[in-house]
Amino acid sequence: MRVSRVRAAENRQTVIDVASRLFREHGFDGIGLKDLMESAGLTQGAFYKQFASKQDLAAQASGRALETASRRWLAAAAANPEDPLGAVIAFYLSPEHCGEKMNGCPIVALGSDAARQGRDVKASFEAGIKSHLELLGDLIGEADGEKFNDKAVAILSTMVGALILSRAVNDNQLSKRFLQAAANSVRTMSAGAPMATPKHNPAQRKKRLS
Amino acid sequence: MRVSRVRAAENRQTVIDVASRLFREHGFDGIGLKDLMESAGLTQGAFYKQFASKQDLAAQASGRALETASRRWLAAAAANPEDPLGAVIAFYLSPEHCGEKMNGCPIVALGSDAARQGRDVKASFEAGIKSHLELLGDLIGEADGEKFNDKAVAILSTMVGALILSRAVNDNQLSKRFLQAAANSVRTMSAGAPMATPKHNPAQRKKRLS
DNA sequence: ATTATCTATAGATCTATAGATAATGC
DNA sequence: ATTATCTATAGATCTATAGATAATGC
Repeated sequence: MRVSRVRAAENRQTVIDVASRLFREHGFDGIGLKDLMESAGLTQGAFYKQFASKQDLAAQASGRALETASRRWLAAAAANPEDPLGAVIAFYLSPEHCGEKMNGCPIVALGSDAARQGRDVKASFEAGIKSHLELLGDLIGEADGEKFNDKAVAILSTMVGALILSRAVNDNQLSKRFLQAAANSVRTMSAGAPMATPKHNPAQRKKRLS
Repeated sequence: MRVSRVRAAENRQTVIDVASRLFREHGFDGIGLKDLMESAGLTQGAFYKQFASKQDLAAQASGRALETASRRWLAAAAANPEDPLGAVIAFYLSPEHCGEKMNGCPIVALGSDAARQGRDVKASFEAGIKSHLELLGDLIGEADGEKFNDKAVAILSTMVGALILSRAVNDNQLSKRFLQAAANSVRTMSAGAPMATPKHNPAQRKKRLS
């Protein structure tokens, strides 16, 4: 029954890969260790020689998912040097990505769940999110004084929010509306002047409420 | 043991209220019927006279949470007629809202989970999201040809995404960064010219990748 | 007579652990 | 000898149902 050290390490990677997809599909609480291990071709009993706890696997699977996602952004950008940001927008804010929870962006699939997890899962998300922000900052190519570009921070928020909203509704037309409006908005943001950072809110047109 | 029809109806509302908060705190899969019912002052056995299933309660609790959220947006806007959108931004993109999962925006707390639920839960989200979009459209006060204002759709995406991201990381400074960058971006969006809606992506500055 | 709630329980599933097994690694 | 995986199981929890109870509603 015992396998070689190399094979055990491969098994471990398989479990992490499988979990990174199944957690995205069902949520951290929506799938059990039995199903996770069997999807990786093992039995539940082998779990605790490889991982300290389900939380531990959740953190590692989150890390893996976010690394994969960062690589996908980079690949999309590199594949279209004419318009790298446009390429990222095109794949990220597409109906295909909206329909593909299991292999899609883990921030979208598990963002709400991550807020309820422990520090280790959040640490994985944080590292992946920072990596996304750095890549986006490069694509925009504007440096402001801060560590991360303010526009990149806003753009990531828009893209993540749009995909989450597009998945939370039944109405397919509304779903696409989120993707399209976000794509237009992100293009406008990236092309426009540096964002103002007013200390106080600018005066706003007064408006009667329904 | 039997209570009056009126009291039973009140109990039912209490369960929905309690569930709308506890689901936001723990996720749909993160809390059981026993804890939900006991938090409402009843026992688990009373559940199925009131609701068809846990899914049923999830849909009703989602509806309740989103209605409460819409009312909160409206109240914030109405309380500051000088700058209604600014008031919504101020409460929504605040560290306090970021820290208050249980009573905060249900799209943020349960958006990722909603994507995994059935049509009934998504229908509740859809109705609430449309209500948010209508209110935002009023605040922006620009009509385009579509049913929902394109800017409103992008702004809601940005606000929801920023709050989800701000809750998914440990780094408190990064967390606030999302809130601030989104606030600035939303103000810029709402003040700026109508968004372009190009059929093809505009040429983008060519950029070397790391 | 009806019924909202209670206690109790069925049957499934969950995380985690224990001990057996058989192949690796020394 | 060590150990990765297996089978088996403990103990808790989950959703849902069944039957008892006691107060309402007619």
